[in-house]
Amino acid sequence: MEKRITLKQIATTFNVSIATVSKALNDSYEISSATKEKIQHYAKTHNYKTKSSNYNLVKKNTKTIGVIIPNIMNNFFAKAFVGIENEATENGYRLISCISNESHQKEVDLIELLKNSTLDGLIISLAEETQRRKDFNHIKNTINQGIPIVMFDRVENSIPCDKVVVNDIEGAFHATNHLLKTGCKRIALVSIIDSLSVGKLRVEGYKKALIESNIPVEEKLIIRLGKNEDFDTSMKIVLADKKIDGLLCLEETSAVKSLQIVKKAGYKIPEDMAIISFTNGELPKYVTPTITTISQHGNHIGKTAAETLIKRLNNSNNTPFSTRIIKTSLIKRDSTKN
Amino acid sequence: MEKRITLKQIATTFNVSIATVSKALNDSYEISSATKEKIQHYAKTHNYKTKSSNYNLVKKNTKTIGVIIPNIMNNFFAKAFVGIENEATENGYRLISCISNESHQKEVDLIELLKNSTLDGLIISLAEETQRRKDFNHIKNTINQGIPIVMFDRVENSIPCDKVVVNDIEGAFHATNHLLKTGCKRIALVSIIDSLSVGKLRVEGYKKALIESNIPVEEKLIIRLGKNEDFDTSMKIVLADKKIDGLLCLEETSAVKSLQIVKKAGYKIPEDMAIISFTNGELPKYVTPTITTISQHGNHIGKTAAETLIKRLNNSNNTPFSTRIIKTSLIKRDSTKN
DNA sequence: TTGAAAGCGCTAACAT
DNA sequence: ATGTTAGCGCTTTCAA
Repeated sequence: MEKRITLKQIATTFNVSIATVSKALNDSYEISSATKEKIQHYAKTHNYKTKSSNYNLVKKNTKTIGVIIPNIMNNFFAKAFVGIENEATENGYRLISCISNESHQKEVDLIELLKNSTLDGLIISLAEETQRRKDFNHIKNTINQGIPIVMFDRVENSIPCDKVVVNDIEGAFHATNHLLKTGCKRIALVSIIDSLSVGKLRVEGYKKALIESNIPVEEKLIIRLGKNEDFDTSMKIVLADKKIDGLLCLEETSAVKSLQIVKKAGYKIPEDMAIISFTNGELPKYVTPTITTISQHGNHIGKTAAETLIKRLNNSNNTPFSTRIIKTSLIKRDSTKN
Repeated sequence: MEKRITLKQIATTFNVSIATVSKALNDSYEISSATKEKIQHYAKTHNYKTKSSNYNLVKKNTKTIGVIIPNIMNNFFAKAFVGIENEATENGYRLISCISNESHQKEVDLIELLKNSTLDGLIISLAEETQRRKDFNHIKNTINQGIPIVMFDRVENSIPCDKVVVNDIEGAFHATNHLLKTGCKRIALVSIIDSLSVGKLRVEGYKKALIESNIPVEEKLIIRLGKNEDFDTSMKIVLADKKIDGLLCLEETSAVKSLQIVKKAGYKIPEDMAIISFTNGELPKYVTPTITTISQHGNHIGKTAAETLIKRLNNSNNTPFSTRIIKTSLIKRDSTKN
């Protein structure tokens, strides 16, 4: 088992031309089956592998998809990544995966790096900072350079490309309605992701549900916290309003933290305080009490994103851009009443 | 912002040869600074990027590292991945990352795929199935083909390559001792990873601690569970032994599950039953009570693995293979006595 | 200081 | 059925 062998070496071995070997290995009709057989057999036993990087030169597609994800420690993105990975591998695509770590600059650099290697397409969920700064030049440039992009979850609508999202408005709407239906009178919303598109949409859904039930929206019940604010203190201030009996948390970290604070404050859950959270990860399943969550089906989103990209790569025809919307579902657990 | 431009196009623009452009962009001493300047400026404004895939052809290194991880939903591997990602990006390396999903076949396929693209080196943690079947031909072949490999966490000692591991024996040893010191008399071990190298080592550490304290090792207290066995039932059978007052869980999933079962059975934690678990992820921090864990410093392991590989890639000299051992630390929480 | 030309490994159009 | 050749984008020797 030595260094990789080349067409040239095989050609020399059999005293034929490189072209013959190339054709033989590609099972061309032009080559006699005798020749094909011996060459293919030789190639196999000598573990010949075509160097896919050369594909770029002559053919155009590299069977490589770039993936940029904001944060792999986030359960939703981890699931989405697994979905992308499965779908890509199944279709013979290789992934170059990177983590933007929520940083705009890193995202810009990564895209440069990725374009530098040659990829057929890109799957991305935007960094928090990118959505906050609304600076999408790196994305637009990439599209202008003819690299198809699929954005998922954290998307920017003004950019012309395929998108896969969850119906965040509807998810929050349903969750809020569920709280109302099960007896909550005064529901607060906890968001540490208000800079994100999905954060804003979820707030919309919350408001929509209240309005439809003729409950006035009170801005002070919408708790928007930045990274640097003290979560515990802020929550305690909010909970001074003893009438609050429901909490809609926009992701799981703030949900489990809120749960702890609420428990410590002596509330009974779900009787005194009901909680629903976005992100159906592991945490909500194992805390006490278990938390009712809105599942965004990360795996399925990832799969769909990869599917969409691969479809576009295969039909090089210019089908119009699509936005696939994945339905959320409510996973009922012990933090809400029946 | 159009399609990527080539050396050829720049050459045509300035009526010089491709070679001149190439040299100018590489800051060659052969080119006049005037020429260099205008070409470099033009390249910059037109966003010229060298196609790294061509690097393979002429130069040998591609600045690409392959990463194969068994399961990204596992907190430890997610952390390790982040560590690898940071270190690689910092050093200008690109990652091609794949998930073996604990499958031997997938691991074999991925390695093929990776070798097919051209990479400088590979970082891998072995799939469960690979360790169970002890089939390492794909790894050995890769090494024989001259691709440096760094294995981390789940390593195979018989393979000659760099390795980064945690001191699993010592980690389990310390944890067991901590349980003993805080009053536990009869400690059971819960492993759902007995097919893994790390699982076996942790059992060793547990036994070592017992022996040093003159406590007989009882095999029936070592609970080895496969994927298909019913965890709850098995645990309940074990807990029929009412004298058990300590639990050493070899990873966090079984720890939180055990915790729930123990709580339901009416034990007081940590008074009636103390628990320590490997894997310092999010779960142990948020369950009730919080679980004392052994941190394997995933991030640092990943960083070290990448560091080790990059160092080897840079010094093409054949330094002997190293095994870096990262120390574990005990994070004390509420599931153990003081 | 610049350029011509070979070549990296491969494919594809065009001979033979 | 097989070979010749050009060329993908780039680097690198060698020549001018």
